[in-house]
Amino acid sequence: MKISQENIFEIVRKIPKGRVTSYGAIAKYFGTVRSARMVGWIMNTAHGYSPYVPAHRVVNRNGLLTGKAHFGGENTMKELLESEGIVIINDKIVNFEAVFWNPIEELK
DNA sequence: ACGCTGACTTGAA
DNA sequence: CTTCAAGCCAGCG
Repeated sequence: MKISQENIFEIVRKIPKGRVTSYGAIAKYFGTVRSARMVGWIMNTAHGYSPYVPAHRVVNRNGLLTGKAHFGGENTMKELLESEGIVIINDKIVNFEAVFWNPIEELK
């Protein structure tokens, strides 16, 4: 398995509603945890991609909404997550461990 | 072609 | 406890 736009998009699309994962978890799924930045970078190319890529369900390892600035509005990412039942306080996911979705465990 | 940048993570100091 | 550097590698000027 290799890191690529399509592979990453495919995983992100499999994230269940109301769950989230981290860039590092996806990178680790490909065996290169150090390439987490690539995952984030590829999310940037997810704009206008079809089928839809729920990039808002991918956050950093602390559950912090570091990529919210790339969703256009200030609260766009937050609102998307909240509409799926995820609670966010101060740009951070509450009870992050409970909603965390690990592709390595779920897709093995 | 070269260097810088970044939606990240980890381990060491 | 916080701070820092390194590894990752595709775009862009």
